[in-house]
Amino acid sequence: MLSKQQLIEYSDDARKNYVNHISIDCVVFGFHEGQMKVLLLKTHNEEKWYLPGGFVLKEEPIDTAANRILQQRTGLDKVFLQQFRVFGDPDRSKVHNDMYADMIPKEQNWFSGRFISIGYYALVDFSGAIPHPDQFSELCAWRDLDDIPELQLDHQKIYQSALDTLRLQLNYQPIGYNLMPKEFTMPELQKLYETILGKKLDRRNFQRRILGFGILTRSEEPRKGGAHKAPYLYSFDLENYQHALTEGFKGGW
Amino acid sequence: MLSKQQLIEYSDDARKNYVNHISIDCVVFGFHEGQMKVLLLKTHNEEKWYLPGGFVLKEEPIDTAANRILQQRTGLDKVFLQQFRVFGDPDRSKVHNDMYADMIPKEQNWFSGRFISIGYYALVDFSGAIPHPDQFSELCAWRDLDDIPELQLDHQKIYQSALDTLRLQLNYQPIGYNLMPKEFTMPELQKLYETILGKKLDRRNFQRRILGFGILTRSEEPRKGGAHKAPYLYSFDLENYQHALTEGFKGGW
DNA sequence: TTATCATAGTGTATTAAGTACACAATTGTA
DNA sequence: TACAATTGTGTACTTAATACACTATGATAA
Repeated sequence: MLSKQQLIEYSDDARKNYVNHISIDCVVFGFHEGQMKVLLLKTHNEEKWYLPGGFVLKEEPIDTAANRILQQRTGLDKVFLQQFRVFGDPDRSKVHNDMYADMIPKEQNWFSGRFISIGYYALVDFSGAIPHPDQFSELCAWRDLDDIPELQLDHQKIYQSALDTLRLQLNYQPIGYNLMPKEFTMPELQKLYETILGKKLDRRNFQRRILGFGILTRSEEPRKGGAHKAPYLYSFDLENYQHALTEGFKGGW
Repeated sequence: MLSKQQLIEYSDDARKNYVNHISIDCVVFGFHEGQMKVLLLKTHNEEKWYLPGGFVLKEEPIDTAANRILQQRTGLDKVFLQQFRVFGDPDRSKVHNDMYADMIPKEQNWFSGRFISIGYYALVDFSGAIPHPDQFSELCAWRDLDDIPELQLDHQKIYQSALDTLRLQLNYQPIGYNLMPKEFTMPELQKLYETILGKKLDRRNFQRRILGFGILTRSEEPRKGGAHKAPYLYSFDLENYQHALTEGFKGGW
């Protein structure tokens, strides 16, 4: 056991030696016109884009912090938001540090430290989400999955990890409630899966499988007015959807 | 865009307002005599047990930190170790703060801050792991999954979350290489799965499924000497095992 | 007006995976 | 030498996954 004096020294050492910068970065997915999109920010004095991010307040739960940060930086509110991984390589924030180096005296520069970042991914209904940039950013824009520009820091890695997580979760969790409008057609939902997975699926097998999950309700009336045969409209059965979210689909063992 | 002066103020505010304490906590699973076990620590002046944990050094990758912390606190080295979740409720470290409150003057007490903890889980071969407590702890002991004592802080929650993660991963990843000795029998491996899942499995179906994964090699000679019919010995085919680890088992879509 | 095209809805045969269950072989012990 | 405990193996049944083809509707162009 340590003495009181040893403990005090230990505390002082800790302050000096341990990482003390935590950030949150959000990968925001939206779905529009058959394409999965990611929300990115940009300032005018930087070429590269970056993910909306920020810091956790001292008395704030991290999930609350993630929601607040997303709201402040993009204007998005009340979205599905979930942590998926921590990014903590020492060199991950080097560029970030340089960025502010000429702006703030070094001894005053809180940003010159080494950051550990908690990655969150968000799923939002594109049509209801009108993002707007905050005071730090000039641009706030949706970019197609297959047209992601070069990103700052390790944001490319964070984005890729979020996408991998999403793909894995397709296998044992329902998805779509937070990405689709209230009512949608089966081909539209299939497009969502295809754009996430990056490959084509068979219409008939997709429908059988999705319906087998029991999380969809079919409307009486099909969608009219469009060209071609009128498709049926579906909506999510929220009760079953929530149940599937917590329980997962195929138990495995 | 912000002015230089605004940026400096922003930096000062950040230092004051944002969380700046990060810890790592490890849930170490071991398997011995048909029972899954967790490694716990205890000091003599505290009743509750706790998970081995520590802090990340300023120039250290978090995975390296987790390995170092585990080594320092339990003597375990070169084990399978993986982050699974961040725990960041503001009240999660209250007890921790109180613990040191009478030992270190408040203004000097680095530990009185609010901590965000990265949860890691480890899988270790029990027979090769002889854990020993560090300078802070008095006891370092394996406890059966069904006999976990009361834990400090939110360590009960962290432990439960690690176990849930492990159970989920059974469905799409191989497991066992880090928990079993080099050679083992099929019933022994089945016991591992049963103790993780907390339920009985059918011998014949278990064997068919596990063998179907193609990650096991059967030895020529069965184990002799024991009572009853001599069981075959198996070992993991490392190449296929690694491949399954990265690729996963059943793709789903 | 009607043929055509694009899209939507539905069904069936085949294969693979999961589940339930029974009997034979080996080894130490009563 | 019969028995109990444990291990090895096989088979029928059910469910899920895959591959693939036809019919129906509505707008548009000949």
